[in-house]
Amino acid sequence: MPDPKRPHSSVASNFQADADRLFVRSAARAIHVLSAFHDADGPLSLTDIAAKAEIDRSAAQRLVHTLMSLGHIRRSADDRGYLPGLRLLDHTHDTLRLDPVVQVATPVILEMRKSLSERIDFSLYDETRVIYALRMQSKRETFYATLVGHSVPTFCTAGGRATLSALPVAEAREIIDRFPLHQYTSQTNIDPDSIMERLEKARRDGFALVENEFVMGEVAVGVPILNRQGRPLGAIHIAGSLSEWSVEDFSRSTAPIAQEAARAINASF
Amino acid sequence: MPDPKRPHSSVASNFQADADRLFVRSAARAIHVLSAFHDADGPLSLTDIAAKAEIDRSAAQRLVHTLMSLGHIRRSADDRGYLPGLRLLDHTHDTLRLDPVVQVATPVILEMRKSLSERIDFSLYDETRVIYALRMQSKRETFYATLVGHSVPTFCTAGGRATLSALPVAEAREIIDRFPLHQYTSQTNIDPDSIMERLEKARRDGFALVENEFVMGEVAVGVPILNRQGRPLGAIHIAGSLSEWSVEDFSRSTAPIAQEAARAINASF
DNA sequence: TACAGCTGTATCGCCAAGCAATACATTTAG
DNA sequence: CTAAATGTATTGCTTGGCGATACAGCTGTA
Repeated sequence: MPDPKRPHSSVASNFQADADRLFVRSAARAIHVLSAFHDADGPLSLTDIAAKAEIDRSAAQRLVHTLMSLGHIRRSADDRGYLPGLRLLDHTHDTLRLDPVVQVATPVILEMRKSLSERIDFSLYDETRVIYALRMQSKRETFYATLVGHSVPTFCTAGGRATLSALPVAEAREIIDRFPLHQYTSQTNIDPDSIMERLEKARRDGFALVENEFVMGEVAVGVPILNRQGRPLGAIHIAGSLSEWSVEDFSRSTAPIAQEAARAINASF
Repeated sequence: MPDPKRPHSSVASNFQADADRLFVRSAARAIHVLSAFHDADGPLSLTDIAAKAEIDRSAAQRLVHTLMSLGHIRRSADDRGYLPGLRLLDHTHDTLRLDPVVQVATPVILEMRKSLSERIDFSLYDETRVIYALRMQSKRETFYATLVGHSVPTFCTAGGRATLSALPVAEAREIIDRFPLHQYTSQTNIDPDSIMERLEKARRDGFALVENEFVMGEVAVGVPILNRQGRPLGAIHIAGSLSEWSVEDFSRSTAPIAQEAARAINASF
């Protein structure tokens, strides 16, 4: 019986189909609290967290209290608001070191560095995006180009296109249609049909080539990592500056190296 | 009234002082489930997770179910056991990008790379350990030397000693006494008094120098990052191979660069 | 081929853990 | 000086989480 005295009970019960007897709401809420920082650009107050996690201030208080006692949230240095806690980085380490693809990709990528001075990244496939797992910087990079965990859209990046090109056409199309095709630069290709053509080309070439579509002035080559069934697990990508390279020179001198590395990794899956 | 029918209720109620009315047990248990992977060396079964998180199989089932639906746990590729999920890397990204020290350290470290070809790391201070947050590889590295989130003891590493040297003596001593001083190599210094002397030297020199104590054949220089109150927030460290460098040459050519970088960062706090 | 011991999955009734509401002392913003 | 934030603390109600238990599907082994 719905109780009119409880104004919140009518409202969405924090995601998840109601009749999931195994779903632990408090656990999910704790994660939502941590995820509140996904669209933050600085410390969050309890009220901010409550709003972003879609819970009331009481719940936020309890959850933040709990997470803080576990080191997964901390107070900001100036004692205004909360920030993600350092213990979260322990999970990072687990995620990376236990990932079979990262395990075999690491030494291969490390080896690549010897023959290449451009930025080399390895990222993991997550449908509409790829997530940076290993990063090897070149000389000048930006802040975000150095952080692990950064994710970028599949539809307009070299690593993303590489993974999409390994999917059945229908599936790639579904992902492109699902994701909001934001115009990141003036040259971002946001036409689904045209993107599909680029995927077809990438499939033929064995690598994806993207210029100016996500970051202006950047050219990148991406090669997918596949399991035995041919499904994409991640991608190796190499990024260079258009002020130093012509597109042709860049792809000619980097694509074969990336492809060879990918072959070495694919052999394990 | 204690109920003898509930065998688990007598036992430690999943950490945390009982009379903490704000503590949300299910939330903490969810975190414990994720932390179960800290001492795993491969996929874990439900039973494994239950054991490591110190909960029963039912709780593990529910929590894993919940975390899996949120992408924080996934099935392993061969469908045997569970692994940390990719969504955890989103929290990594938040932790790093929202950390004020990482924000200002990143460009400085990037800049350092131009004048140095050795491995440069930036790590965050967490009392008995420092956690790698930014990593710039040199040529040959090992698997663990490339992963973000990896943590190493403060007592026997360059970054760790650097941070300890910035603490009041009593506090540094307390941390050293608290942490189990494991003999990582034949040359690891596990004598508290002797370590304290090394800290004193690091304080005078303005940098910590460690050779062969954590990884054989490695020499490293560490410099602390401090806030306005002089408390350590993290450290910059540079590691080199003893097969290429004498200890003196290494410290002479790297320490000043690290110190200058640290000064640039410290100015912001 | 049966069996023992694993997996992961599913169900259920009980009750205390988690809940929302509320109050409040401080600090910040206007 | 007020108004609206901040974080903190308490309480009584009730539903969400709990542990126990059962089971189907593998895997290896005797």
